[in-house]
Amino acid sequence: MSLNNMSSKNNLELNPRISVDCVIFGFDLNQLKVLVIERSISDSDKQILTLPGDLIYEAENLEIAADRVLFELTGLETIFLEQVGAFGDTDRLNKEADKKWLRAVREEPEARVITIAYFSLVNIHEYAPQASSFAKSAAWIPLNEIDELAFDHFDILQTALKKLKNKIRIQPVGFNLLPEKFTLSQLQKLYEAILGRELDKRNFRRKMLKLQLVEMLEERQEKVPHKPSQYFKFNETNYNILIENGFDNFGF
Amino acid sequence: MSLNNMSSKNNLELNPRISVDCVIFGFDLNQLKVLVIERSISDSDKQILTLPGDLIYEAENLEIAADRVLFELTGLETIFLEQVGAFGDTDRLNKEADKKWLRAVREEPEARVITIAYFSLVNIHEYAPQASSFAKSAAWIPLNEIDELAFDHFDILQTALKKLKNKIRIQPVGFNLLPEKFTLSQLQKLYEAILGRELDKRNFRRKMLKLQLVEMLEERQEKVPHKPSQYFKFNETNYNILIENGFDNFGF
DNA sequence: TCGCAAAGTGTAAGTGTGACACTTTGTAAA
DNA sequence: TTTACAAAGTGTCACACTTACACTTTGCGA
Repeated sequence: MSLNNMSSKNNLELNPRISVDCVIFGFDLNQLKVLVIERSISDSDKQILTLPGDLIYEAENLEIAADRVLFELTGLETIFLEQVGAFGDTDRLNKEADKKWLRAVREEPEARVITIAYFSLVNIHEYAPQASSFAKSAAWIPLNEIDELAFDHFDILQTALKKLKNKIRIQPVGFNLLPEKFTLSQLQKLYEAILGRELDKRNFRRKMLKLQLVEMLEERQEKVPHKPSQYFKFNETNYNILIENGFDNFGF
Repeated sequence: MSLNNMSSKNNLELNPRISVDCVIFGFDLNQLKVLVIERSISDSDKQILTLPGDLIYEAENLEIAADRVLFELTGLETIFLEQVGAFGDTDRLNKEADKKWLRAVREEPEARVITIAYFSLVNIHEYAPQASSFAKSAAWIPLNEIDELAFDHFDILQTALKKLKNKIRIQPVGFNLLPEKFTLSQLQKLYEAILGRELDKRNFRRKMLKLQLVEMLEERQEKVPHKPSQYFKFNETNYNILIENGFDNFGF
């Protein structure tokens, strides 16, 4: 098939199924978590874990499809969503369990599938599981407890995490993962979870306060068995000013 | 169609054509250039410009397909190649000229196409145009002279450029665009072209020399009507040492 | 030999980063 | 009510990096 020939149909040409898969990050109990689907293989007790996803509709834009998956699963709209990339290597179905499960749900394991992956950051406390049978088997699993996923989903997860790491150096996207009000310690734990390393408390606070991305609230913690922390909220106005000035280096 | 039903075929389900498109960057005469294909619309003198691309073969991995397009077009192998992402909005064919051209080559303009875009960095002087009729209509166009491309290719180009900008802050990928030996001024011009802003000569040289990413050669320019410049080459050993130490901030 | 045009060079001020340890404060248990 | 606890909160110093800035050098060609 020659390069300038985009018109002829022939048997070399790919005719795959196209899906979206979503890596949905949440943050809870100082841990970064991912929303995964537990699927049972009919003839055993084993479960396989997958990322939530679906085939894309005919008249649907890619990002809309990802939005839809997210909404149908979490009840959340207009959340942070960014493309991770396309995945679809021919060896994506090299695990026996995957094939077995596909056979069980009457899919052909041989079919080529290309998936467009997205990652999103959600406030885990606004998570409102939907009624679909799909959502019923969804679970928040701590990132560091996931060491295997079906198909190429583990690869997708790794890539999404890498993107998130890079992103947070350039844009303070982490606030999407936190509730409206939060403590600076929570924020720091979040950064530590994403970056995968510990940060110095004083240096971290200095940086955040200097940039004026957080604003101190009147409110403070209550009933904690230690000195209560001030609550803060994200200052979007200051964030937008920074962005307009081309600021894109948060020094992590 | 419910979210947990990935098995049923129905008329909502997408069955698109899948292609790869490549944004091939080169650097020449202190300008960042892109390799585009000039396609004639049969019934007029107008040309439309597209990114080089092709449909993906049935048994072919995505990246392999991009490699193939690159090789068939440029004769180059094992070059820097990275995925930009998947593009395939339903309105990608909103320009009349695009539809006209597709009709002329017997494509249905209504067909949904999803394309996986890659960008690569090539040494423009090793570019060896191949014999295909495709390659014959290829041309290196300076980036800043491109203000329209067919389909969603302009969007793809912009996104690729953004990725390149980010990448060069983290990894000194620019050397892929230069010949073996180059002057520090060339290197600086390259960085300026990618970043879209001017850099201070002394500061730039200091940074590059301090990191020891470049190594001075014996050779110098000849027959230039001014003080001849030293030639340098990329020091891959030192680069690998930096990477192993987790260094990923080149301060741009 | 003179002019040109780009190469090449150093410093000082300011800003951000990383490392480091003790005091404060509210709760809950004794 | 006193006390122990556990996390919150706070300042400084040394160092590295960044930015801004102007003149001299060198080879070629007219």
